[in-house]
Amino acid sequence: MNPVHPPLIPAIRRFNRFYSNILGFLNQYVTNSEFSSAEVCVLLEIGQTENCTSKKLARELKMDTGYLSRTIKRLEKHNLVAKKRSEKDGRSYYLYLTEEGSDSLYKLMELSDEQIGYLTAELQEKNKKGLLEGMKMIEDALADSLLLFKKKPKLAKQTER
Amino acid sequence: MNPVHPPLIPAIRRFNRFYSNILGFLNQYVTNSEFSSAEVCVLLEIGQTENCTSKKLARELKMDTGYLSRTIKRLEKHNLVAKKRSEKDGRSYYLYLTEEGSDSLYKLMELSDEQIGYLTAELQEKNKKGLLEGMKMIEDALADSLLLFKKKPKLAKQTER
DNA sequence: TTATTTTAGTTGACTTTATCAAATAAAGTC
DNA sequence: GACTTTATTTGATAAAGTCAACTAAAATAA
Repeated sequence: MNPVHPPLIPAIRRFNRFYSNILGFLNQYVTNSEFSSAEVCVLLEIGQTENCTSKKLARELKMDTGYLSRTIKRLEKHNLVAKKRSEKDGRSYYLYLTEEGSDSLYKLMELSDEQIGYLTAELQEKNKKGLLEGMKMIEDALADSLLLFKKKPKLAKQTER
Repeated sequence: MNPVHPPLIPAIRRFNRFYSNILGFLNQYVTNSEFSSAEVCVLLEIGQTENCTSKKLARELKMDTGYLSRTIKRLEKHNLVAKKRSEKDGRSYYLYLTEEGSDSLYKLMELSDEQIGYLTAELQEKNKKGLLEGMKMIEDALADSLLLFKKKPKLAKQTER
């Protein structure tokens, strides 16, 4: 009793190729910016995380803590991020955006919007609607699966060559 | 006369975050393999390109020719790819998969399928259907935009810090 | 024809990005 | 108070990617 609808796997493969291109285009705002993509991720995440610490960032962004530490240090050096030692726990530091960091992030988001604008400007109303609906359908369909594998342990790197 | 439907930009942002996670999960087959992602891209592209040359690869994958050259060399060393000098044009070489390369690619695709399987195994029929439909809607909506920016010249890297 | 320019691919030198293990120092536990 | 765990940093290195110079073949023009 295999499904009747067209084979899912090739369709997903196809969509992945397609949407990776879209993402590549939309992320040009990062490439065109003065920041590395690690820096943008960190900036974004600090911007939207309450009582943000290095630990939280590492978990959320799945980033190596060493690499993260250096990335933060670079952002600090440019006065975009500052840290304040926790009073309850002297091992950890709260990270926040400085005024300047906030501005930079805001400008980045404007560029991102602009990029999305390029993508969608010429769309007819019916395509905009289709896009919205399509995104919603995918999110609804996969929401549970996403949760599932987020909980699963990460697979280990296998063979060495 | 701004659109009536919910704001497109935040919805796209949201979906991008969501689907990047999905892609991250689905691409674990690469991370878990013995190949670098550049190697996988090249292997895949050679596998599906007629009369494949380095030039074609570089254009299609937007890869630096130097990096590409070394990537191919590595694949050659492992007997996955071979080249044959063109008779009409001694500057270029046709690239093809060896038996072994073909096998490796096949195995990679099996792993990729498996990964997609993990994602979709638990989906109810109605969600599978929704997923398919959603993908189709997005592709239809954005097909033209994608063509458009694929033709546009690539933006240059801007300021130095 | 041969001199000049363009094209395909390679190589060397280098930068950026990322990983991993050891070190540091504060907290928590027995 | 000794031992362990936890948060973060640092050093050493590896992997990924970029760029310009180079080689050799083709195409073009004098």
